[in-house]
Amino acid sequence: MSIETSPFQRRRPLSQIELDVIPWMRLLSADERERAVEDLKVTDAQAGDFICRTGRPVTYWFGVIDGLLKMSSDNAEGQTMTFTGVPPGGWFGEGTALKREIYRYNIQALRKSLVAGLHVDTFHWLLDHSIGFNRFVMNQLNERLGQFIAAREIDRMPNPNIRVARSLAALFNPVLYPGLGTVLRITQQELAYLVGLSRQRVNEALTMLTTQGAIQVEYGGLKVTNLQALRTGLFL
DNA sequence: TCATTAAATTGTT
DNA sequence: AACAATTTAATGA
Repeated sequence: MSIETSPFQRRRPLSQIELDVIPWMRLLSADERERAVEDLKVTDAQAGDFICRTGRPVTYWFGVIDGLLKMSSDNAEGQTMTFTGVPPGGWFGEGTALKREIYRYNIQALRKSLVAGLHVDTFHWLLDHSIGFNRFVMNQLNERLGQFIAAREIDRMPNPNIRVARSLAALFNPVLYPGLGTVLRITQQELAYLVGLSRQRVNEALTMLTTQGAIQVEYGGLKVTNLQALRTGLFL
């Protein structure tokens, strides 16, 4: 089922648990929250599904309730560059939603995910009424800018271990993805797609990061024990 | 609820 | 890219 052809046709209210994943919800007043919840829609995305594509007009501001998405962009040479992954609690598209432009990147589900959408009109209404929401979006834009710059740097890193470490550190950005604890559900295959390396190489890097005490690998996920080490990459 | 089976994920070559 | 070992999810009694 493609999302772009029938966006959010299956509409249902979000459960309280799902609402708790949305970081900006607590910043709203009662009436603002009511309006937001009223408009929020969720949809399932299968692995490989595109949530939005470059060039499409913006209709929704998206957030991840559950699962994992990949944010990528196609450059002039036709190569695909992955900017970052989007874990639960992450929201994106605010830049284009603000200006009501077209999407500048692709968002693809790495695995079966639950994606929430807020219509641009409601997005703008919240901007006009809630200071807390404005602060959230501003923060979001600022952090995203930093992430894009970091993504370019990561892309030029010759050392695979450092690339994996930095990419992981980006995923654990506490500003963009609050609520995300120290554990992240991500398979080594998904991480490989994200970083642009083979799964074997990612596995090797993870093993190395484990011996450095930066992470602990689990079945179907990993736990970060030293985020600072991942960021700085002072190992090796 | 438990035991069995299938599927997914990991670690290694 | 392929393999076996391990973990989780699904199934059905």
